[in-house]
Amino acid sequence: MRFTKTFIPTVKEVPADAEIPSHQLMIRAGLMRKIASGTYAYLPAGWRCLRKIMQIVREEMDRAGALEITVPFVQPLELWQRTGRDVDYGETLGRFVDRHGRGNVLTPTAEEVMTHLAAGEINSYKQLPVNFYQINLKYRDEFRPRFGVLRSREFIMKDAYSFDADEAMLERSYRAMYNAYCRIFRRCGLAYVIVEAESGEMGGSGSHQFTVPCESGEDTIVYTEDNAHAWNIEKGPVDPLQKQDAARPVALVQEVHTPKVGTIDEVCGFLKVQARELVKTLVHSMGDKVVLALVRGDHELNPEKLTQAVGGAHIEMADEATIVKLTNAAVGFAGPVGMAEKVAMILIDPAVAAMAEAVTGANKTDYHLKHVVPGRDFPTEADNVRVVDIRNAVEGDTFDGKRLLFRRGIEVGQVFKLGTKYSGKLGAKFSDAEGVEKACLMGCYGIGVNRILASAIENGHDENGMILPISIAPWEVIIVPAGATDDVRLAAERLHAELLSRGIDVLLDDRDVRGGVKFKDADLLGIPVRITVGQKSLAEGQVELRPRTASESRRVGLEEAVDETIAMIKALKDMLHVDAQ
RNA sequence: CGGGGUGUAGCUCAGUUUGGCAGAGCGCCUGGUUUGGGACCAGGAGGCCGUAGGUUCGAAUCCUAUCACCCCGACCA
Repeated sequence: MRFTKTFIPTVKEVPADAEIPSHQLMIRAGLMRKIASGTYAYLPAGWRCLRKIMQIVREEMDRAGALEITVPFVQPLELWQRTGRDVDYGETLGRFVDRHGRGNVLTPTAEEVMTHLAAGEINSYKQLPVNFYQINLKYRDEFRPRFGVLRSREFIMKDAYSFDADEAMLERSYRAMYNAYCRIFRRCGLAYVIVEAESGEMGGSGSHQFTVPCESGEDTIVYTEDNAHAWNIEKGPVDPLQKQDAARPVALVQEVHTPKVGTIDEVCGFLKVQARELVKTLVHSMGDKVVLALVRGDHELNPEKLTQAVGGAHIEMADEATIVKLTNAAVGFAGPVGMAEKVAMILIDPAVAAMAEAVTGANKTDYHLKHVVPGRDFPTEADNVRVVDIRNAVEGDTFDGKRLLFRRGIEVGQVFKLGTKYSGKLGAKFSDAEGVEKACLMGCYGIGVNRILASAIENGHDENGMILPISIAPWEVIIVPAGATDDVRLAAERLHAELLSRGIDVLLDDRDVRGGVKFKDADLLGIPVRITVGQKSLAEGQVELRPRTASESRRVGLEEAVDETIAMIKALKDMLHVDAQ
């Protein structure tokens, strides 16, 4: 490929609306341009990167026995209503009504359609297992797209759905995907971490996330100090805190006047106490039922753990009217005392149960209670009261006695066991060997194609530009003729032609610009190998070879240049090699 | 959706406080000199100052509304 025949509009200035390195560099290197918030046009170089990633994904999915198909981007709303996910997804689900008045959704994921498809086609255990996948566009109406393609409204996702007859078969399908993902991310050159994840409302029984550690990531990974275990913060367990012994007998509950003091910070300031001495009473709605969640003032509720604690039901923060009706007080003054009879359920975090005494809301506007003792002043155990881990791990927590550490990461893939959540609702059933009809056991497996590129750049760049793994770089080699003589031009042309004929993905920078411009763009584009054809070295029958990661180039004879280049490419590829297994 | 910010040339931004000819750098076009790390000289093109309304002799600048984009927060296969 010739630079003058393709289209790579690089820019010197850092775009004003790009904050993180991958976003800035993808614009600067001419990989893509923004069209609207969270939507991007990919230009030739960027699209080449994505195509290479998709090809790796495709090869490994095929190798694992999954079958590539494609299902509609526009899907009937009715299917989503049947699983209830039109409600669960809420505003994030893009929808439109067509001219016939039919409801449609822009697919953010395809469990419904894939399961619906399987329901019509799969009848017998003899057809199982089967795993369908597709690589195509997804849409989510994100409340806040950001970080370039890390959180965009449109993105390319590989999504796969397995259908199995029993647990053992599902486990095999799951393992096959898990292994395929390891191979895919390794081949893409990503330093990934596998974390145990929460499957939340997906209704699963097992899930792993493939995460690339990096500062710009939106997910938090928790891991033990010995690196033996890692979790998404949504799932990260914590050891229960030790029950605090009261220094002296705790006084009886005392009501204190706290005018207009509704938030944790305000209460701390007003009563001169630490946040850790407070209990937050978070009122939730689960359908038409009210559920209280109690966490310590300095802790954060973990919505995923809460969902698990209520058996996977849809649960959300209650609106103001519900809170006022329940507590007879303004928002900010809810407390657990006397609530057990008034709500469907109270879930108490172990850290709260361990408190010797606490400050809580008084269920009375402008009043709080001091000296509230869990177990004495409100029950910690009853038919509808339970102590259960519902908070995020924080600095200082341990698991299994080991200190927990935290880092941020980008989720590039996730594998779920779904069980029968969708197959049950959408009728994906089969007859087993005994003629008994059963719902298929399902798994689903996603990979964010754009995120692979972005996370590779986040962890692969320097002050000059991107440093891409050779498997996903737009080209493997760039030839830079430095010098305006015919000799230089002809030597570069010859190298270009020879490398092409040897099947190498090569870009010849044939632009009529100064050498400096070409060097800058070659670095910016992150092409792994650069051949410089210069006047002086050429006069000595040599060209220069330099990997993007090296600061110095190496001279090689013109005649050996092609073989040396191919050897360098092979060495770079070998670093990403996975065994044939 | 709440809080904050920004909309002026293709890009990055001055100019807005205190109303008075539309600006700079980069990029682009032409010619020349250059040619190994984003060259130089000369000339040139390019803007309904986000949009709509208002105030005023006069509005990029003041007022009102509206839209877009960015950041922080609440959310998320």
